[in-house]
Amino acid sequence: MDLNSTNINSDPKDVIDYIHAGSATVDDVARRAGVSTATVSRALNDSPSVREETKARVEAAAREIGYVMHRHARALRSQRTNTISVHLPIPRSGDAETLANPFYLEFLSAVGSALHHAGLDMLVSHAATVDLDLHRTAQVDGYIQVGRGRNPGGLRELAQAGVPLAVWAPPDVATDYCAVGVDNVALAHDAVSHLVADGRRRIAVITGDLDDTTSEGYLRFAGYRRALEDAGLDADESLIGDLTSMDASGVAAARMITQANPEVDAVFVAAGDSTAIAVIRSLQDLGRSVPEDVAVVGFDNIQLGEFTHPRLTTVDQGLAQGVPILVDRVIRQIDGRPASSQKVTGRVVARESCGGTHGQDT
Amino acid sequence: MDLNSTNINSDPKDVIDYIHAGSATVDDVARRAGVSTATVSRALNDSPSVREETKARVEAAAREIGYVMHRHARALRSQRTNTISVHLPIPRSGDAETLANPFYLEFLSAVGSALHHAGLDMLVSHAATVDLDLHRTAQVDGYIQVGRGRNPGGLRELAQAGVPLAVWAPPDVATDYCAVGVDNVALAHDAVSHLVADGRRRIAVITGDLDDTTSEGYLRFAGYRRALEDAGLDADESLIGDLTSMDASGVAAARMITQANPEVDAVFVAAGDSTAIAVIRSLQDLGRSVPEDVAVVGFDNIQLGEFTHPRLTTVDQGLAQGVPILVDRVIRQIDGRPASSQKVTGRVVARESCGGTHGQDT
DNA sequence: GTGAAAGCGCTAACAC
DNA sequence: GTGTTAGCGCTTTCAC
Repeated sequence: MDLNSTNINSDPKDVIDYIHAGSATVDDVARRAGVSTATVSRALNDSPSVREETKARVEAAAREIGYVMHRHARALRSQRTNTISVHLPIPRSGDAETLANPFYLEFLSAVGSALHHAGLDMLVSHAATVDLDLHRTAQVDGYIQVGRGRNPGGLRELAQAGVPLAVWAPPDVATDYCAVGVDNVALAHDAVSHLVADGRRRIAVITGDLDDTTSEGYLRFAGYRRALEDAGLDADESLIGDLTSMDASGVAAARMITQANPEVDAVFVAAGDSTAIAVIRSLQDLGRSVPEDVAVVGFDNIQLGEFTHPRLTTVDQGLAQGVPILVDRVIRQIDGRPASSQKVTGRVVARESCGGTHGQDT
Repeated sequence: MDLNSTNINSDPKDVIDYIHAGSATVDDVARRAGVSTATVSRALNDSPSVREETKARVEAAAREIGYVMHRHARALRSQRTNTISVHLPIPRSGDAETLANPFYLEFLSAVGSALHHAGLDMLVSHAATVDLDLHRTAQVDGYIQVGRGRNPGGLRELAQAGVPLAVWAPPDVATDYCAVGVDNVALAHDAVSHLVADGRRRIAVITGDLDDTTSEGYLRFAGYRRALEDAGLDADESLIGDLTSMDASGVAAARMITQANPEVDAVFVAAGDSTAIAVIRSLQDLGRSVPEDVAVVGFDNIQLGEFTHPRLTTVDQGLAQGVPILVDRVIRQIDGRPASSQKVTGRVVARESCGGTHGQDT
């Protein structure tokens, strides 16, 4: 037998491939599978124009040498990054910008999970809102934003420019970009009606920014007002607490209730559970008991609300149902398919902080 | 005048550049600044080997046509992605994996801010821990992980392989990778000693996994035990509640205290504030008042702890101080500079849930 | 159904 | 101090 013959079974190149596992390229896979790089690319991207048998061979080769795609090379070439940028409303108090509201964690967690499920990476942006300027520098496939933010015009522009984007917001307000979320007006109405049914007559509201009439804060406020009207109650100006002019500790809010309006017997904290919990505590500090003297209802249904004293009555936004839809909508847009807005079903979760339960409960 | 003459003042190319603003490339900048692409690259990366005047000209040109670097092209060429992957311990209960602990949001927020400050993007990974396998597919510049996780060996491997990595964990336990964090043993010791100083004698502990002797849970447990020893108190087996075998609602924990060990007068919830709050509520439900009957101390100092009833005594991990250090350490490693571990100063924040305050307070 | 070859936008040698 | 050139790893015409 010829000593110079090549031993086909243990090609030294194979060994090298193994050693460099992880930095293998399409070329390596191509060589091993005995096809061209083009075929490798097609096979790995599950192109229909490659024979099943070839596909299998390529996949085997890739697996054997531990090939993993270079995201950036692909992004450069195909203009697809497989990354979604997520934007949360970051409160900016001076330099110390913190995300304190646990709702965002639960949201982020749900989005991350859904994106991962779809094979997408999640980039958490420092920017609270998306706009065209940001888009030019971001280089991601699409965006998810919580709330319309202070510049809904930017969202409209983006959508018109064909940028894949889905916003966690009530879909009924603006139809010119894809929105997924609960009907804030209706849910706020439900929450306040719940208080009314409980016998509360003097109901205050703590809300976020009311400037923008399409903001969650405003919508919830609208629901609050309508509920009062429906019940034939007074919608007194002095009962409206704007969080933007108050501290996050709830002290100012509680003072507004106990001092300026001592007859208040309920508060709808549209600003969210975090604030609601702080308000409850401040009310207690001022000698009011919850729910006996003052009932409190929050918004968001954060997990900790179930463990406060009293347990927090709140409004669930249906993240479990809504977030997968939200993610689906971005993906559809990336694929160039139509992506309609979608209303998500929320519900009032009645717990101790508002006294009785009316069967709407958790 | 020759009608065919070119109007130099409004070069059509300029117009095109403006229209395509955002998709301008180094070539466009180079052309406009009258230099080569190499010079553009150098100028934009602030290379010292380019004259200030040229640099200024390039920068001006870039600004004028709205040039923005293509991250993926750069990543492909320079093997630098400008992205850090962040890993949080995601509890996996079946399919519904959620991140419920607000501490992680506060952590994430701080990291995001620090990374942004350094011009880096934050990728939030679905994976709870980093390892070599993950690294092969991740293609990011570096990693930040919260806690050692279940596989510290993986961290060691990574560090040995030269992968930039910084872990939020006590630095004293393992020195073979970069760790930044508080001294869990000492802080737990402080917290429990605080209870002892308060006159508590029968102190239970609720902890996470105790299997791994380098886990935060174990270290805090060790601090607990040592504090009891120092105080000459019993470290009774029956006072140890392992959260891995209990529900997150705190019911089981509270039952352990009230039923199996009714003489317990304090609980150190090493598992964290989230759990501590749930435990408090469960204790109250079982007829115990906090802190009168049972004092409770948590860990992490989440913001909501200040607003519960009673306000939560806890241990602050010094995120504000520590996280920037953590981020600095990853960056150092990316730059090939040495990155030592660093101990962060935490402190007991004494509030109502443990009764008296001893001046260590917030 | 598969291959050859041309780049995506950038940076890093290497010249000068 | 600046320009020329090659090529990072991939996808995608265009041939066949």
